[in-house]
Amino acid sequence: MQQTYIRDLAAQAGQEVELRGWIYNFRSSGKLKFILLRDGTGIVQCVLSKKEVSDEIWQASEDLAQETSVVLRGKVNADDRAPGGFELWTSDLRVVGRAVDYPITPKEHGDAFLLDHRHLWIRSKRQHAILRVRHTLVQAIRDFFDGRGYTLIDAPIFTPAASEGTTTLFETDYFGEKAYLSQSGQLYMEPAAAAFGKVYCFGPTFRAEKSKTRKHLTEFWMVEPEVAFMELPELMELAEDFIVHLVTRALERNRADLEILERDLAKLEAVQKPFPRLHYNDAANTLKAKGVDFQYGNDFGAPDEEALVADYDRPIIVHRFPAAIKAFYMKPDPEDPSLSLSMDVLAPEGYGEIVGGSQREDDLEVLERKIREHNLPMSAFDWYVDVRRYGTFPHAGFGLGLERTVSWITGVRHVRETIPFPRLMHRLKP
RNA sequence: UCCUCGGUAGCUCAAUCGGCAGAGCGGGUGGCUGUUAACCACUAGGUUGGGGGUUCGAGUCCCUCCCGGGGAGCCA
Repeated sequence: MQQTYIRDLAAQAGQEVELRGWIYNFRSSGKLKFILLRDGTGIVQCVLSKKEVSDEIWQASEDLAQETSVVLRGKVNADDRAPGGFELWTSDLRVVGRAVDYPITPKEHGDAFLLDHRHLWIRSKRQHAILRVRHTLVQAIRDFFDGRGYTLIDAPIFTPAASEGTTTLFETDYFGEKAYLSQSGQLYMEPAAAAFGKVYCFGPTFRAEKSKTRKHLTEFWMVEPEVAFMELPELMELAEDFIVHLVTRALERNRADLEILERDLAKLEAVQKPFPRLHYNDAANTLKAKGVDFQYGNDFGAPDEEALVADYDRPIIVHRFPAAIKAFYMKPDPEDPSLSLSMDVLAPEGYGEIVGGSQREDDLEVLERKIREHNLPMSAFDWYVDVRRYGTFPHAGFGLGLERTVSWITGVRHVRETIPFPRLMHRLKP
């Protein structure tokens, strides 16, 4: 008999079906048993009556425990008493694999315990909902750029040098040579933009920072578009359209998951164009006016971000950060060379920076001077500066962090729940 | 790296002033034909993170090490 998935059960009312899955929970009242079956597409209640099945089957059902895998057959029945409105009136039950002492019980658990059991934790309802939203967003990211004529040009993971020189890199041995795990694909996107015009890369990136916060992972996914002949104002529009697209898609496809997560959907529905744009100088003044202890010229810390975002119901774009605190490849603002043509998008509700981007320095001499000023080895960047040597052009791009975006859209406070197997400072397993 | 909180049964936690180490869940046994994190009864389950010290007596106080959570810096 063909397997039916729980997701499709409503259309099968009155039919005989076969379900295959795992016991999510079960209750027994003597000669009547209620099994909650999970198959990855949903959860359904299956009823088992001693009167209506053979002794053999009844005996087999005595063996059930949480997460035992089973094949069940029976008739799909509409019943208001069943969660979801449908249940399976079980006629046949076969245990495929027993589960003894499944560690994650229907009661509460601590963070450390759950992270140690991440491989099992992803079976539970809440984690399942989060990871389904992540799946939707990954697809939406690709659809957005593919639909606008971008070419996917994936960047390498093994890289010979730091792209920014600021953050800490994971070092590995590469046949006797030092190699570093990529912390950004951006330097590779610039040559790619010269080749294809509109490009993006989307993959894992690695930061060896010893950060222990709910916004940090040592391995996370980032999508990085780069566009030839694009300047800062259009870049901000691109980021805005992109984010609206992501939120809209999640609302379209994952309403049920967002409800499981108790996300306030009104807050997501408010995410519409245009996003407020704040010049760095104005943002600094706003902080001063709010009495936040902030030094002009610095980057925003978490409390600064929260104070800035508090006045708005949608993401905000802060642009033209001081050049001194930004990467060497960012182009200075012609109106004030102490500032850079950079921008960050800050998510509402305190979820922090989800996008960082800039217009790139496109003048060969200026770029070479900046590499020297940052004490970076010119030899490592010869290929990179070739973009300016052979037909230079204005261009811009940004990076969006997938996990922070999932965290914001799902309303999950900690990014470690937004990636299937998080890599954290003190956690490499499972 | 710094600040801060914590480590007691498989899990989540409690244990008064330093005075017999306990509960719920999970496990086991039995009961229950409409349960919704079902319920009821019984039951097994402990080197209180490791080491050292104070004390008649330490889960509790002191020292030290280990492990983890939250946060900061930095960043997506």
